[in-house]
Amino acid sequence: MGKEITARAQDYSQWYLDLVKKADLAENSDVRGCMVIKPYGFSIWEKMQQGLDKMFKDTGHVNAYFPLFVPKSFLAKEASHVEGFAKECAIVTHYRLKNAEDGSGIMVDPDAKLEEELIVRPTSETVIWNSYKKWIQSYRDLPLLINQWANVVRWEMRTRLFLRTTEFLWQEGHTAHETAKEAKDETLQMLNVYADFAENFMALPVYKGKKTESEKFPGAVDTYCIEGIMQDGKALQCGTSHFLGQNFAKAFDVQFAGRDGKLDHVWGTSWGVSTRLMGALIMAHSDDDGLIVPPRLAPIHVVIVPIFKTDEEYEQITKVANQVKKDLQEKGYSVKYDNRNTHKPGFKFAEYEMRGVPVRITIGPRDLASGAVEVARRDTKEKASMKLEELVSQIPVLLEDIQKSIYQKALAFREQMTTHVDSYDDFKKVLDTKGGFVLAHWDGTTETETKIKDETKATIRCIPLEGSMEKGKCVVTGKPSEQRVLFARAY
RNA sequence: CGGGGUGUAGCACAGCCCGGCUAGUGCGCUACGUUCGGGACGUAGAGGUCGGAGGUUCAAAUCCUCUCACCCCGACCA
Repeated sequence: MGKEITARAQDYSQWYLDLVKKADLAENSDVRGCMVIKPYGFSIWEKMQQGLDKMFKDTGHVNAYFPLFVPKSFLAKEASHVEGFAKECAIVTHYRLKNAEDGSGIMVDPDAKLEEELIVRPTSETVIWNSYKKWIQSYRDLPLLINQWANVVRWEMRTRLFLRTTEFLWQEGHTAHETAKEAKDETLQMLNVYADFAENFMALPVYKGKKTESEKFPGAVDTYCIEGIMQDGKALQCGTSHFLGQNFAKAFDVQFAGRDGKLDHVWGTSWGVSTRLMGALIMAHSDDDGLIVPPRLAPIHVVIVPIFKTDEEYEQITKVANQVKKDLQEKGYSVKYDNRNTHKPGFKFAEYEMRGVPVRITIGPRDLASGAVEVARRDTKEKASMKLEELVSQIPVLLEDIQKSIYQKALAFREQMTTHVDSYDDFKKVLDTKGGFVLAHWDGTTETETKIKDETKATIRCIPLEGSMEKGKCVVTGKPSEQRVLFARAY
């Protein structure tokens, strides 16, 4: 009672909000535009961090931490960068409060005005390149491969939990290299890391591609991205990787002595994913009963629910449950035995389904008698009977199967929702009736891109790096096109 | 920044137009009992300066003025 969520078919965005709340992932804070990530939601984010962090380390990166505050003068050094972020910066102007003279509370002390205002970082390129200037003198100092886990602030007008909040959590990698090629390779390497993560951990197939001139990161030479599709047919950018050229090196005068003894500016990259991935995870897989979490990101892999009436039954069941729990934990799985006596089994079933726990084991008197238990999988809601002695060997197999099956379902959906079109009429028709990704030819101009965006609300999500590269004619102007590009209405 | 809306118990809301006894309902919460293989039920409780300030009135959640806050819809963004 009172736990149901709005059906997807009825109101997708309400479904999303209900789910975030009922699955206990996050809630709106009284601080405008900011969210409170609740323990269960945060534990999923931690699993994401762990997976990504290992992949960063495995590719030679190290973690560090740079300041939250960016002096205004830093931000101003790279022209297109400052222009891109100027409209959404939070600014610290004072450093002290005092009691109001009329007794009405506290006020900003006008005498404590900062000499130079500090910007709360919307991203850290400038602060980091300011350090790199001091750290890099020679080609021997390169490459510099650093990542940081941090919060950033972008003063958005409209926010949605996880998808767009004023403050969000992310990681940002910032690297410096000796040659353009090395930096470009790094950019693509990290793009591939993100794509692997999305597919193997999040079970979310993504398209990899390059952003158009108008969609790229302010300050970058090239921006690459991974794009996923949500169940309502809208696209979501899930990660970006930028080739910065020498833009920040020049802005911050970061030069190194090369092997030939000559000075040159270093080549940079930056790349990031954020708590927006939580939004992607939710919208890609979940259903009207709640969250569906792929096992590799699930904070709890298996929940055991006891069913009992008497104390004797409870004791017998608990003995078995604790053994199962111990055995599975020894194999590296996270298991919860929910022995609360304050909630009924049916309530617990619904609760763990809402939270997307991949596997539920139910143990009751009947099971003790038969030596088998009921095992239910969250993704398909199928139930099966499994012999007690087989649990330890079969649960891992089941979890692996769930991981794959969630991915396969998402992949099939994406394939079904990716449409090739060859005329502007079809383009509009597909967007209005079916949605999803549209692969169409485009003449490569910003004018055409803008026209399409104004008329259809669809944007070029990316110029795909893979897939058929056949030439054709722009669906709007008929001018020649080198390859199809990926359009969609997006979050 | 434009347009629309809402502030009443922890949450969701009714009451307001047409002022009048002790401000209600559902969920949640507490206690006890019966329940327990798909979101239990009964009984008894706790919980409110009706967003704030001022005004009209014998009397204001309700009418008037001001103010604050938040939410939703449009142009920008991970």
